[in-house]
Amino acid sequence: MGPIGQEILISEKIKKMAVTKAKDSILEAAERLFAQHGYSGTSMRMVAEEAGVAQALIHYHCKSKEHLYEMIIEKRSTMINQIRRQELKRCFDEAEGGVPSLEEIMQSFVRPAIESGRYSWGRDFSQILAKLAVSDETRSRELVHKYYDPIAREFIDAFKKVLPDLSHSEVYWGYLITTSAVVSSMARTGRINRLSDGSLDDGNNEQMIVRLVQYAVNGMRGLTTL
Amino acid sequence: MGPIGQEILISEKIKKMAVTKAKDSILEAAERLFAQHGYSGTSMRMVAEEAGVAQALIHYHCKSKEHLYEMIIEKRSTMINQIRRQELKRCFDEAEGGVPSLEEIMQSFVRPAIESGRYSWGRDFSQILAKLAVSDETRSRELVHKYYDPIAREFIDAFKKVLPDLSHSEVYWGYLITTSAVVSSMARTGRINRLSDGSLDDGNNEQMIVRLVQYAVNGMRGLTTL
DNA sequence: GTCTATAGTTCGATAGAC
DNA sequence: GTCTATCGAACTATAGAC
Repeated sequence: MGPIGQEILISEKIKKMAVTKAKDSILEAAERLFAQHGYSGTSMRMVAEEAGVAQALIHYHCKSKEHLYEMIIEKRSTMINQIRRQELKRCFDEAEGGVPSLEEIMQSFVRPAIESGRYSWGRDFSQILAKLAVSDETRSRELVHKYYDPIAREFIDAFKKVLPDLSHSEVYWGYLITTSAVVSSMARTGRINRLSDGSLDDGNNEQMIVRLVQYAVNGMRGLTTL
Repeated sequence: MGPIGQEILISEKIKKMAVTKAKDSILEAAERLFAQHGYSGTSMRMVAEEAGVAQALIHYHCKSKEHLYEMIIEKRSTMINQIRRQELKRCFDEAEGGVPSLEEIMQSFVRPAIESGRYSWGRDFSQILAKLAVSDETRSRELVHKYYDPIAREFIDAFKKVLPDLSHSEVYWGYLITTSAVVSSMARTGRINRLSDGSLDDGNNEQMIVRLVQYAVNGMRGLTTL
């Protein structure tokens, strides 16, 4: 293969890199902006400017504003829930036929979400998710249903197994209150920093995980009517 | 006083009623729309149409979109936090120099918020508040600081008194996780209805209060490092 | 206090050149 | 795959009649 062939191969590699780079920078820019200003508060113009591309390019790569939003939800929820799923499986595998502890399961649920805060995309997505979770518009509900109800059912089943004393109702309420606490805490609005006069920091992932797990484990156990 | 005088008095009463009615219907319409579509997703045109008034009238009564939003936050936060304050005081009064139970204090915090869901304004405002609480835009933080940090400090002080074994850090994290759970649950997105195949209902205020209080009391107690 | 009319922006989306 | 240019609609806010 001569130098011309190499030229073509290299230029195609560069071309593909550029493609990926444009689409990725759009997704990253949109993630930052949706996090800060919400869905309605973010315009395609803002995304285009932040990504450093023409407005029309967003429509080419991402079809519409709504689809761009869903692409982000799909990408990140898949990443985090896949790890949750692995960790959950590991809990049960290591129990070798027995039952893992509630704390282990809670760790599988909480840690992957909070630890994503080590990356800026994780902090951004946390705020997108927090806003999504409390919205009851039809489209928001559909996204939660599509991307979060499956993992919810898996953890609800796990909680039922390790908390056999809890009633049907108690397990569901327990799960819902737990997610509410976790997702809302993930938003990191700096309120604990302000209230504690700077002595605490909601950017401290490890502390947040420890507190959330401890609180949630005891909160769920406490739901028993016994 | 003759009939003319009476005429004037009556027409002034009607005038004042009309004034109040227009402003109130604007506030009520805005509350419904902000709840459903969020701040950015709601336009002054939508509010005008929902309230049945001209667009310009909103600016006359409420100055700007931002100020209209704050008027709602101020009105409702004052209503609910006043009741919380009374209930908290009652707990300590009834303890007669002693210390009330953690459950009593938690009831003072949770019940006024959840019970507002008996009214449609309460359900609407819950969703406004849930969105506000997870937003970290400067203006949202300012509103939370102005209307919710004072009551937060009062409850944090109360929690410190009834949970003397908890460290500084544990009390703050406990309060923050509790508010996160309560505010996010209040949003009532119908998710528990969906996940439980309709056997549970997040519109059931009494059940939500019982579960939240039970979960939060045990969650906070569980934070002790002992 | 309430209206109509509209100024001045900004929006999402697309057409068409390259 | 990326751009410029632009359409048509929707936005916040105000001016001015009544």
